[in-house]
Amino acid sequence: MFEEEYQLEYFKENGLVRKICKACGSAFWTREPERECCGDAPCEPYSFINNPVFTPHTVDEMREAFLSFFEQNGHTRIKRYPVAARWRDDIYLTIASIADFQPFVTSGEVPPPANPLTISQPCIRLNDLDSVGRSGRHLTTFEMMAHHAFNTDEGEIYWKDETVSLCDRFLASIGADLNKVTYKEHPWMGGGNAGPSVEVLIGGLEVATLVFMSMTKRDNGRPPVDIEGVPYYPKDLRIVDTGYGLERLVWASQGSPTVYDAIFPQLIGRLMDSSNLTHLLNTADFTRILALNAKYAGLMDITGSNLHEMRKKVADNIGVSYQVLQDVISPIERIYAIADHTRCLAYMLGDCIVPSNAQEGYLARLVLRRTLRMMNEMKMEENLSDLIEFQMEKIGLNSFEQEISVVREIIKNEEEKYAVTMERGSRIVQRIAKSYKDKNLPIPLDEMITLYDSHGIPPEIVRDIAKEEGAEVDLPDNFYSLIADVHSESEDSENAEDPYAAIRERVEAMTPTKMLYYDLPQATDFDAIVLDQLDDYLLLDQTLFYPEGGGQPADIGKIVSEEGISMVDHVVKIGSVILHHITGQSLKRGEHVKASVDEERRKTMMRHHTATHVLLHAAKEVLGPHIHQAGAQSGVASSRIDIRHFRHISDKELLRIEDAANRLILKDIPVQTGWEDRTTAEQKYGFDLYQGGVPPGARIRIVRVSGDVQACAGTHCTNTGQIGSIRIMRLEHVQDGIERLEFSAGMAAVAYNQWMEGLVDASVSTLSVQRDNLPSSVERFFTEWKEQRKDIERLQKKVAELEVANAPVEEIGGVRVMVHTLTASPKEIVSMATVYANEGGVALLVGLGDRVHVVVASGDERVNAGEIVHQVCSMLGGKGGGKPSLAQGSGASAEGLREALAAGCRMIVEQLK
RNA sequence: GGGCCGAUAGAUCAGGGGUAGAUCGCUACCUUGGCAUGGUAGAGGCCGCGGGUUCAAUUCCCGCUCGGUCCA
Repeated sequence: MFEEEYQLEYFKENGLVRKICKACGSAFWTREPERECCGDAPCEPYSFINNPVFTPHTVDEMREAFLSFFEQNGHTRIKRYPVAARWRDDIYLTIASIADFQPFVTSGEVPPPANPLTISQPCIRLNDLDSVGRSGRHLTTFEMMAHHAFNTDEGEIYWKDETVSLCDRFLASIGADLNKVTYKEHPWMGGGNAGPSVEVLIGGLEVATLVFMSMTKRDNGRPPVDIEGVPYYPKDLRIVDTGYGLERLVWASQGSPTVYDAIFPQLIGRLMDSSNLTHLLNTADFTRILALNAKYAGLMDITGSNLHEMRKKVADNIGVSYQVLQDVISPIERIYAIADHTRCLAYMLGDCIVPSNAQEGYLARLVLRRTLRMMNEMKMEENLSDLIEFQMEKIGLNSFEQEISVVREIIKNEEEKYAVTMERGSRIVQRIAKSYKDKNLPIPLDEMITLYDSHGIPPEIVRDIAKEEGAEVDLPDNFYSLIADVHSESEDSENAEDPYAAIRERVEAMTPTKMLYYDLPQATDFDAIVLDQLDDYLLLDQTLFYPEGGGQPADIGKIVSEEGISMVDHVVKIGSVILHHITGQSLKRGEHVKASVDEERRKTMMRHHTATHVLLHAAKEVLGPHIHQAGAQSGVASSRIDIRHFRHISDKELLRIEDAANRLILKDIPVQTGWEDRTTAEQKYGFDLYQGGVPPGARIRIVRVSGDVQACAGTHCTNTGQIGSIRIMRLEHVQDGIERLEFSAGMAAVAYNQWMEGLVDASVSTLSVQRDNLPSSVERFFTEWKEQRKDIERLQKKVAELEVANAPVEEIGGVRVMVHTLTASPKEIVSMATVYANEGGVALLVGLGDRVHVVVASGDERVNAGEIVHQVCSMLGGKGGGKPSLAQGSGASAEGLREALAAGCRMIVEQLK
C-alpha cells in the first residue's frame, strides 16, 4: 500500500536504499545496503542498553533539545494542552499531540495556532496498564514531542522530504549515528483518515513515527485511491503528524536497563529506599536481570501467558529458577509502576480531573487505587500525596491549573474512600469465604467476578482474605479478560442517527443566515426575506430566532406573511445556516415576512443563561478557585449547571452560593460579549474558556461576567441585574466529583417560590397550625403517631388476652380448642390466636371486617394450621395458607361461615385423634 | 453513558410471601469504694419512596431516589 509514496527524493539523495525485512517482510529504508532487518521489535533485539545511541540527556534536556531544534528550523513553540481532553467529546484523555488539534484544525475549519509548530504534549494511555513497570518500556504517561505542518493547496509548508530531513537532522543533533537509523514503511489508517507513514527506528527501538495524513473516506469529488477495497479521497488539508517519544529518546540516550531508570532516577532511588530494597541496586546480578528482562520484553507483548514465558526465558538465561526471578523482580516492577503512576496522577489531578465513579474521573480513580494497592503491597513508608506533589514539582507547579492544596485534599479523600471500600469488601469476602469453607468448596469464579465487578475487590485481595479464613479460591490466570468478556456481551454501542442528515447536504451550499440575535439581544420583531423552504424548514436571509445550542433551547415564535401566519416551534443551526421548523402556512421563495420571537420565553432563557455564569462565579467564590463547570442546560422553568468539586456541597455552602449569586445580581454588573479569534482567545484565557463546551468555528464568542470568561454562543442579559433573582432549587450529586445545581431565575424563580409557598400553605392548613410552627408540629405529630402506634399494639395485645380469657373453650383429647368469631382487625386476631397457641392450645378465629379474616394458630404438633385455614377459606370463597403453627387467609363474605367453621372444627378434631 | 450489587434498629448486617431478628452501641438496675468487666431488664423499626401481583408484600415484579462498583 502506498508503495510509490515512500520513494522520497530525500532518501535517494542521501543514499538510503529500500529493503525488505527478512523477519517480518516489511519494507524499510536504510543507509546500510547490507542490512537485512527492519530494526523493529520483535525482528531485532534492543542494542542500546548499556550502549547508548544518543549523547546522554535528561528528560528536560531532551525536551529542550527537541523544541529548540525545531524552533531554529522555523517552527513556533506551542504550550502543552491539558491531559484531560475537554475540548473533545469523543475521548477523555489526550492520547497524542494531534489530538490537540482535532477536530476543528484537522478538519480545516479552524486555522492552527501556528504553522508549522512544535510541541511536547503529555499524553495518557491506559490500554497497557498491566505491562507498565513490567516490560521496561510501557508508560501510562509519556510526552509526545511533535512537529506539525498543515498544508493546503494555497499554502504549502513542507511535506514528506522535509519531514524526514528534519527528523534526520534532529537525531544527528542529539548524537545519533544516522547509519543506524532505519525508516520502516507503515501505512496508517484511523478515524476515517489514512496516509503513508514511517516508523523511525534505532538500536531496536522505535523512537518516532512520521505520519502524512492526506486521505479521507469522505467523498470530496477528487479522484479516489483504492485502499483495501475502500475508496479514499485526497484531502484538501494535508497534515504532517509526527510523534517522537520523549521518554524513549532519553532512555536510548542513557542506555539504562529500563525506561523508568532513565526518566525517574531520583524517585526510584527514593522508593527503593523506603521499601528497603536499596541494597539491590548496585549489585551486578540485579542490573543484569533487569537488562535481560527489558531486552526480552522488547520482543513480545507482556500479557497473560506471555509474561510467564518471558520470565522463563530470562530465568534460563541467567540460571536461576522461575520463582527466584519472580521474587526478585516483582518488588522492583511495582516500584517502577508506582513511579509511573504517580506522574500520571500528577498530570491528571493537576489538570483538574477529579476522581470519580464515572467518565475521566474513573480513570483517575483506577490509577490512584492501583497505586495505593501497590504501595500497600510494598508496605512502603511513603505518602501518596507527597509522591504526587514531588512529581508535580518536577514538572513545574505553574504548568498546572489545580492548586496543590486541593490535589492533596482530593488524594486524602480518595484514600479514605478506598479504605472504606476495602473494609466493606473484606467483610463481604469473609462472609463468603466462611460459607464456602463450611461446604468445603473453593470460592467459585462467578463469586470472584461479582466481588470485583460489583464491589471493587480485586481477586488478589479476595485470595488473601480467604486464606486467612482458611478458604481456597478459584482464580484463573485470565481473570481480567473474563471480566472483559462479561462486559462485552452487554455492549451494544448504538450511534445516534443524525436527524438532519437528509437536510444537511442540501443546506451546505446555501447562503449563511445573518444572526441578528447577538447584536440585538433585546429585540423580538424583525423583517426578513424567505430564501427557501426545505420540507418544514424555512430559511431566511436574517433572523432573531436563536437556534438550539450551547445548552440553550431554541426560540419559538411566529412568522407573518401576506397569506397568513406560520408558527416556529423549533430552530436549528446547520453550518452557518439557520433553519426554522414551521407549522401552518407554507411560504414562497422571495416573500417578505414579518417575524416575532416569543418574548417572555426568550427573556427567561437569557436570564437563565446569564444566571448560569453568575452561579458558577458564586460557586468559585464560596468553594474555591478550583471550581469548574462540567456541563449546563438552560430551560424555561429551570436550568442546571454541573460543577466539578471533590466533596459534597453542604446545605450551608449552598445557601452561601445562593447569597453570593444574588449579590452579584444586585451589583448589576455589565455582561460583556464579543467575538475573538479562536487561537488568540485560547492563548489569552486558557482552556477554561471551554467550560461550557467547545463551539466550532475560527472565531468564537466570548462572554465575560465579572472576571469569568467563557466561550459561549448563548443569548445573554446585558447586565446581571436583569436576571432579577436566582433561586437554587435542588442539589444533586450526579457522580463523584460532579455536583448539579438546579436553579431558576427571574419570573421562574418567583413561580418556584410561589409553588413552594403553596406546599407550605397546604401543609399548614391540613395541620391547622401556624406557619412558624410547621416544623415543630410535624415533628410532634410524627412522634405522637409513633407513640400511638405502639399504644395501639399494646392495647391490641391486651384486648386479645381478654378475648382469649373470655372465649368459649372446648377440650378435645386434652388440648384446649377455641373457635370464635369477633369484630377485629387481622393483626389483632393474629396476636390473639398466638397468645392461645403459646399456651399449647389451638385457636380458630374469624375476624369480621371488610373481608372475613381467618386465623388458625396451633400449639399442638398434630394440628396443621395451614391445612385448616386452607379448607375454611376455600369454603368462604377465598384463599389462605401459612405455616403449620400459624396460618391466615380470608374469604370474600361471611356467607356460609357457620358451615366453614364447623368443617374447620371437624378437621381439628380429626387431627387431634 | 452502559452493566452489576445494595438500601431492614444509632452502627454492622442476617432473614424471608403468613406476629420483624442477631451482634455491638444506648438506658436503667444488680455486682464494685470507684473503674474495667460481668449479670438482668428495657427503649429503639413508615423493612428507602411510588405503583403492581396476591386472601396476604418488608419479602415477588415494575418505576423512582440514594449509595457502592466495574467498564467505555
